[in-house]
Amino acid sequence: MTEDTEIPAENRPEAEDGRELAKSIRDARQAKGWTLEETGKVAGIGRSTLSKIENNQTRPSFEIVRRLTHVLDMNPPQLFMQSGHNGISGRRDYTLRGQGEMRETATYTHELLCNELTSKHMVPYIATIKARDVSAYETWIRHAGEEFMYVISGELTFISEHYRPLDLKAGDSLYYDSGMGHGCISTSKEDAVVLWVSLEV
Amino acid sequence: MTEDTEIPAENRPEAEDGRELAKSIRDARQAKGWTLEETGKVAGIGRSTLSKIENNQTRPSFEIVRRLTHVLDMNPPQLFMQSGHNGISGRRDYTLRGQGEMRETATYTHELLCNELTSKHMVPYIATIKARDVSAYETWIRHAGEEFMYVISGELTFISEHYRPLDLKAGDSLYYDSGMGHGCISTSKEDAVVLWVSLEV
DNA sequence: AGAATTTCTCCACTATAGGAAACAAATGTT
DNA sequence: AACATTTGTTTCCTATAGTGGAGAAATTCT
Repeated sequence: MTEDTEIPAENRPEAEDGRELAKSIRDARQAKGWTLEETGKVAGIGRSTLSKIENNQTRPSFEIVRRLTHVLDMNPPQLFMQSGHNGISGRRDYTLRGQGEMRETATYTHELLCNELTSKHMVPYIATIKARDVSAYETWIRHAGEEFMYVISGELTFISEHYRPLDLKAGDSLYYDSGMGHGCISTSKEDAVVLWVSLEV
Repeated sequence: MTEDTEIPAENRPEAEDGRELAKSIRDARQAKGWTLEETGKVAGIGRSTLSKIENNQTRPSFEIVRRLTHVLDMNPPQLFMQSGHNGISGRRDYTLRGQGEMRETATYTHELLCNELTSKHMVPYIATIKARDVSAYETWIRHAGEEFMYVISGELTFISEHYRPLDLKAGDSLYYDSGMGHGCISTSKEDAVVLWVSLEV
């Protein structure tokens, strides 16, 4: 970088005004039902100092904030979060267990994971293959791209156009070109649960 | 709690002397190859102030530290805790449980899955994050691309640059832009096992 | 309701954080 | 080697962080 770089004031990190920090601390303290006095004693700081911090009338030292986060069981990273970020992309999408978009038939369950994000390239989903059933019928499944699969539970046999069948059980994983005809057969008495991540090319 | 609680000095959070903070900041700055002057300009603080902070001759305000962590891509929670470790590379095809290429340290285990295939785009691996530990160090993990993660067992908190921390447990999944600074903290008593699938762009 | 008590805010003071500039050390150049 | 330049440290000063105590505002208790 050049030595005469000068960042416009409003884009500098100093834009943060500290109200968020103040509120977090007050909320955390009150959540514990503690008074300024008590909290101060435990953290080793004065009650007046804490009062000013919570009212955003001071710019506390890092050390003071560190003690408070410890004593109040606070989540530090949260304090560093910028409310109005710009630049770098930050997309994220998460799915709690069993909350994904479902698709199911008598023999097969398909739960899409993380499908709120529009511009993602991989498609993750969890499939449950009913005991003694197949995920492919008379024809091979075949689609341009690559797939990764991880067996969460149960046992199954992966069959494909160019290789011998592979017996997989919980903990095993497989990566293959999905343009190669393939399919799965559940081989045990229990249902097989598989995590797939598909990538189209 | 009673109002006359008095914590022995050596047990109080103030025991922290700040050397750790000083070193983290100097390390992060030097890792970027920046000078005090440059860093100060970008963060909006003076080079003398930064010098004093790095030499632990001052007790910087929280706001100053916040700006520094931001411009130096540092991982804030690290400043409140302790520990450390590293990254990945490789390929394959079909992996039986526990047969992948391993990489491990005292606090983190990393098993590459399916790494025989040369021309694959996704990189799947399983990581075990030891109880109460972190997968990220003083800086955010950040690399061009996208990542999908699925929690196999245990509990952890996913922290990232632009969002609030997410608490995840077995069965939960997450998809994110890996260009966004991120990291994980194992939050339960048991180790957390996570399946990751990474896609570079 | 008013009194007693607890909890917080405001003031006055001291210690120190943070910045500008002088200084020193290291590095590059001729 | 001497000079120039760049990077880090120290000094000095001002603004303010942090504190104890006084006062205000709630809160609780007769």
